[in-house]
Amino acid sequence: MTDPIRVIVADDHPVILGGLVSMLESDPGISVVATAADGAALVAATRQHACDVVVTDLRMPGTGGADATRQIRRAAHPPRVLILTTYDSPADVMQAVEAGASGYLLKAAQPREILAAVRAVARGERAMSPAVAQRLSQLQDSEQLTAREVQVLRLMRAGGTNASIGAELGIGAATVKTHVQHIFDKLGVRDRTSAVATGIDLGLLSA
Amino acid sequence: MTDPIRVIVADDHPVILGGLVSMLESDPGISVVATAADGAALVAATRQHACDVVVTDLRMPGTGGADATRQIRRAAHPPRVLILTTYDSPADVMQAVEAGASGYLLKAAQPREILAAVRAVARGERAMSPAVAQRLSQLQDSEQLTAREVQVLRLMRAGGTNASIGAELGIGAATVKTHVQHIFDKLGVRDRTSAVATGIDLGLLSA
DNA sequence: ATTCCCGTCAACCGATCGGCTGATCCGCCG
DNA sequence: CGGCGGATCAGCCGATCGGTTGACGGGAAT
Repeated sequence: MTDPIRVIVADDHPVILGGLVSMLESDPGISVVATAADGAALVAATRQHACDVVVTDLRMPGTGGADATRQIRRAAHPPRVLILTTYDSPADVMQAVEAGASGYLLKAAQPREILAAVRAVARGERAMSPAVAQRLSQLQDSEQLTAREVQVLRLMRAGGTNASIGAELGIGAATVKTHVQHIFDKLGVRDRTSAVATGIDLGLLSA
Repeated sequence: MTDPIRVIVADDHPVILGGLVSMLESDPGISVVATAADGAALVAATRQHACDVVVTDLRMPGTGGADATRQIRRAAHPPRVLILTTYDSPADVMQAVEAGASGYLLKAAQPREILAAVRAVARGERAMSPAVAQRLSQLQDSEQLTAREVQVLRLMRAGGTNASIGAELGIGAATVKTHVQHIFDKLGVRDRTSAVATGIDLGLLSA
């Protein structure tokens, strides 16, 4: 029998944090060494407590899970990070993976799936639920929008015309039209209304 | 000291269900008599166990929390229902209140808020977090859409033109234009793109 | 150094939208 | 019975969109 896996847990919902801790503690091979209610507290906790795995929510007040992951992974011997969240919008998943997360699970997962994932990432493996992987592929199919295009898409959601969007961004209406066309191509739609709808669906606009 | 408040808890996420139960049980004035993982099991549980308060999520596989609430409230001496969910879309809240819920809290709430709410609804009072009440007023401001208008809004989200929407619904394009105008008036927007965006925001399209 | 992508702008044209006014029919409620 | 709201349809007009093609400059990559 080896030493237990040392885990730090972060979630801004006290109820969920409590449920997670007691669930993890019920496994004799896992030991929760600290908890946090937001990203900043999580980063601080990883500096004060040696641990193998961090289990964290993504959407938290102040510093989010993605930023926290980035900071944690910069350490000398960083722990693995397992994202455990409610949402599976492709943009969220992408952000987490780019930040250096080793796994991405949904809170709908069964306890034994979560425990298995914690052990897997502790071993250095990756853990991603099939549903999440599928959502991620959606985003990869529709190649990513550039920062400028996301800006335009945001203003489209607000109901701006090409001219008013141009005024807002300090560029010409013709340029906005070009961006809009590129957005259509990348999202596979033919009009601004469904562009905004799919943008929201992919999580490009909610964050 | 009176008898403890008998509570039945329902949530499809095992982690959250566990956290809720242990949190509620930590209060000596509250006793959890049963749990359920979906609406159907919840309704069955209320028939097998006498209880004062039901604490339930809204979005669950199969029978959702709103339908379950409706069925529970039809009983002779129905328990009060406290909705505890992640989402605060006005349409969700409205649905729950119409179904007969006595309270609506967000999972982000602090444990003592939740405990206070359980005690409040057990006494017959209503419990609604300020944030939720505010969101609800949003929906009341923008008067409700008719069933037909919601149909049209759904097809607008898919990117349909007035003509194609008319073909889909078996009505003329002119009629669709009228519906669209009414939707604009009710939602306070001037174009279909922001109509769809606010429709999604109000939860009129996600359900 | 050349290529590729991004962002910028231009002109043209048909299709569609958004705003307006007004009309008919039906069911419900008082 | 009369009124009210929902659903249906019509025509008109300017504004805007969506599609297309082409162009220029800058930065990053190879």
